[in-house]
Amino acid sequence: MTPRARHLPSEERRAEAVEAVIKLAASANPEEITTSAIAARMKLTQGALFRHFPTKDAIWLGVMEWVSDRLLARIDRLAGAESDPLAALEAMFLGHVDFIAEHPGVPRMMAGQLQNAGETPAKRMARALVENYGNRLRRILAAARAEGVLPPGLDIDAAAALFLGMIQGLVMQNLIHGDSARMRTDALRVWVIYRAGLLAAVHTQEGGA
Amino acid sequence: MTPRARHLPSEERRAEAVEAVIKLAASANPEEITTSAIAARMKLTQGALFRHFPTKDAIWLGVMEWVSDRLLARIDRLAGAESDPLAALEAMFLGHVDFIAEHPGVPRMMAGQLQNAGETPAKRMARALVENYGNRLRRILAAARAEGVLPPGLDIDAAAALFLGMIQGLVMQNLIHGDSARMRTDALRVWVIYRAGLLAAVHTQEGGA
DNA sequence: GGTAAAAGCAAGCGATCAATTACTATTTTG
DNA sequence: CAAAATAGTAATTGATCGCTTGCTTTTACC
Repeated sequence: MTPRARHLPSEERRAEAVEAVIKLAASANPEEITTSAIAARMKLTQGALFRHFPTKDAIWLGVMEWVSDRLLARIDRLAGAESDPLAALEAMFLGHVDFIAEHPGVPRMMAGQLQNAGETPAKRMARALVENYGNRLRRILAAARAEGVLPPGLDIDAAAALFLGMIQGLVMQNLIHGDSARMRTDALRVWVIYRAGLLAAVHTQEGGA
Repeated sequence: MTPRARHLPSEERRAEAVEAVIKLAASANPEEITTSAIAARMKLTQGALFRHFPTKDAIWLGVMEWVSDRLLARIDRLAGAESDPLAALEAMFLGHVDFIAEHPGVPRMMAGQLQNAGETPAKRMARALVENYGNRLRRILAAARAEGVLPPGLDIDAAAALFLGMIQGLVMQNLIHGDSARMRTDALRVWVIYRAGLLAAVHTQEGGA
């Protein structure tokens, strides 16, 4: 009568655990995701988790790797499909927003990792993701400026920071309204202003105080 | 020989506790701020804290009230001192950035409260702060549009969302670089782009699908 | 100046969590 | 097919946390 649960190889269980964390983070504070909760969602006992991960932070590291791989792959694919750098930037932006809409827990997890006190591997991975993302942004922005699509005096670093902030703002709105569907239309509306800012930016460089 | 610590009235202790939390949050994950840590910073025993607060969330509520009062008062003062609505907006923005630079733990605490699962009083207060802040933003933006300082078709809600995102982005940059002094110069650079976006925004409203 | 209220300490309770242990069940493999 | 390796369970450990309790010290007040 007992269902006699199958034993799965460790690698599959690790993937399951990562997926479980992503799903759990969609509706719970990441700090409150316990090993028991992860195990329960995998239909395992809590102790069994530690057959596949040496420590809880190793699970978080796996999660951050998952996020990094998927997000960077997606934005690279979307940006690569556009020839116009501004269109590439917009595709990156909307792709990122979609990614967050599909996995609402991701920004929460990222923030949670980044503000952890110690220097855990998972935190390093999160920081690396932000840096890689920023590098891609700056590369495209610089290309657009070089092509003359964006004004020559455009402050690339500030533009990249604002790009990331735009996403952060949408996440916060989403956190308050809880309406995930609304995020995409909001994204388009915010993009209009951001785009105009890039194109019209007056360059402090030359007109300083 | 014993220093014979003075007994302070409850009200002062409550203020001390709030201050202790703000200070602690500057260098620690808010979730890790235990009642023991708060008490230690006040040079009290952990149990004594509960003479002044019925529960830990009451402490958080006090902290969120502190933040709400101080932040709103500051931006109201700064915005009120300007006659030009765009200058008022910039003053609000820089004032907010300064506030965060003075109290680096504040955004972390806000985010932490907002993503808490339950419906605690402290969470309600945090949400109310964001709403009040947004209302002020939209009011000034609408006034600027009415005065003709900003284009008539400007998307007020999107502009307000981007304003908040701009701050979130700076916070995230600060979280990664850890350089609090740099935040203000970054803020000015980002503001240039945002301002240009407001002034130049093409209005989707009329050109819609 | 004596007394009650307020504020403090020290200790500990119950709950929770990550990680371990001892043992059993299932796969893999020579 | 037997034996080793792998994956699982159930129970437990040690640490930590929010909060309470019993008792002492300080402050406020008539």
